[in-house]
Amino acid sequence: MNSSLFVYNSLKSKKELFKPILENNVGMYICGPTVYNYVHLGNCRTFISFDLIYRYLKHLGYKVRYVRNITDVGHLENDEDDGEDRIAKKARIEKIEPMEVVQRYTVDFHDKMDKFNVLPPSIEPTATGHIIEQIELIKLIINKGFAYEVNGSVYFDVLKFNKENHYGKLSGRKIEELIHNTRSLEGQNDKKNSQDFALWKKAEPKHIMHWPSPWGEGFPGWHLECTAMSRKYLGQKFDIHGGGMDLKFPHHECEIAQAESIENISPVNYWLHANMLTLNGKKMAKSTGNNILPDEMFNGSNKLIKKPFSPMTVRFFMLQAHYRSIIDISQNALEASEKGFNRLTESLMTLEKIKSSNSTTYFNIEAWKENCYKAMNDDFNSPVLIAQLFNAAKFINAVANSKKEISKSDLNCLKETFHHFYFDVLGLNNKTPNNSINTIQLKGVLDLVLDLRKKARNSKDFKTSDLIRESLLKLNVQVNDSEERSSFKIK
RNA sequence: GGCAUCGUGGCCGAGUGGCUAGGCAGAGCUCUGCAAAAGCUUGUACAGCGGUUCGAAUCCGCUCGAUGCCUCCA
Repeated sequence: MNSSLFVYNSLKSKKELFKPILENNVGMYICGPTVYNYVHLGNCRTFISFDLIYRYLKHLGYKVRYVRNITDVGHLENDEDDGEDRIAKKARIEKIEPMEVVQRYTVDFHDKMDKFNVLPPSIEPTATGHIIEQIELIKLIINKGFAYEVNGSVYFDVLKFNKENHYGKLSGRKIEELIHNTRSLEGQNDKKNSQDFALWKKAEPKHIMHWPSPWGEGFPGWHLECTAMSRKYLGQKFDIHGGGMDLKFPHHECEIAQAESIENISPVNYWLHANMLTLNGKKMAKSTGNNILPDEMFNGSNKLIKKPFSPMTVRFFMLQAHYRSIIDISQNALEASEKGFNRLTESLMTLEKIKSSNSTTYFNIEAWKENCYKAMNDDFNSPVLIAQLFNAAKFINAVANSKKEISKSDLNCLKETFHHFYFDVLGLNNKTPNNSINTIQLKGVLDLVLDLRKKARNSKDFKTSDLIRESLLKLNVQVNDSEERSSFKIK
């Protein structure tokens, strides 16, 4: 499919035609999680958003190198000198090794990504695995004169950088305003200016994680790892850099400054930012406690929801909003999505059963297919794509009810396109677990019960037939009566 | 306080100068012993006030409100 994909570039604040540096190849870097705690639903939304983008780029035929890091060191509680590394803090509190913290929450992260059917990235580098690269980068920046060493730590000189470059171009900030508006600091740190950020931090005696460097024992700064790893795997300049909206400033701004201080090349062509998931109208964040964990969603153990929701329902719910919009999670919204998702999935199964005719009536398959691509080509507009799938579902049902007809070639096209978008692009699937009951036996028993119910109905013993029906419903088995015979569906 | 984004029907959520978004709920219908399930049909809208325009939910201005960032956050 010859498509013109438009993406919203945060750097330019507008949609732009997507043109990769190397034809048919895409280099994409997404800021991954800091593994100091269980991944919450808000984190998941970001990775589901970029999963959609990754999947669609692949669907269009691009060879994508997707790099998503794991931050396992360097992420401080705050930017002051007494700021403690998040991983080290957790390790201290739980009296375990920092790498045990990292391992536990990395495993959790991967498990959740798998449950949400998020594809693994091509490369998933860790910050601790790239200490040497980060030290080399700091040396380069010092040599260029944009970083200075104080007391075993190295800081990036933002004011100096800003003399010939624009620090703030991504987030739309002006350095003068930053200076005036930065909240007052106690001034007990080593920085020349409060806007400066750490490239390397001296390890205090209490700090568990540290590595040797030309400036003494320490650990790398958070902003630096992404620059080091993106350069290593994608080069000085690559196509897409993404992350959560909240990383725009200062994290991504600092990344730009680091890269540009080295060779004055804008490191990224397209900056993409996924918006927040809110809970009770507020941003979900580990630090404030306003969050909900995926597992609480799946087993309904959080008091904010009345019933469990499957990972695919939650994924579908998220994809029904555009990735650049804020979405607020709520019981009502999830229930609506769940029902809609089930209906869409039903129509997918109906699609497998319908028979073709000589011609197609009242539905232009080619135009529909084009609309699906049009939606996704417009900055990955998954809600509009889903609306298109619902339009197709309506048509599929009409064909199944013999109200409309479809030609053989159109049926093939409809099936292929529907499958591509449902499974490959939206990444929906329906792996319903089989609760360890032998389904063949279960089906046999249920068929027998329905047989007995039919006998009761034939002899007008509705008391018995209704009892069977209601008892089965209590077990989440839905009896569907039709003219020919009754069938069942496990809810 | 500064910067930014946003305010769409009962709920969620697209769109963005004239052309049905879609989902859920509600209502009606089909089917049925009665239901359920399923399918079909369907109403209600663009925060407020001005302005630009033949025409604005869409552009501009102001007001009000919400959120995000400015300190770590996906």
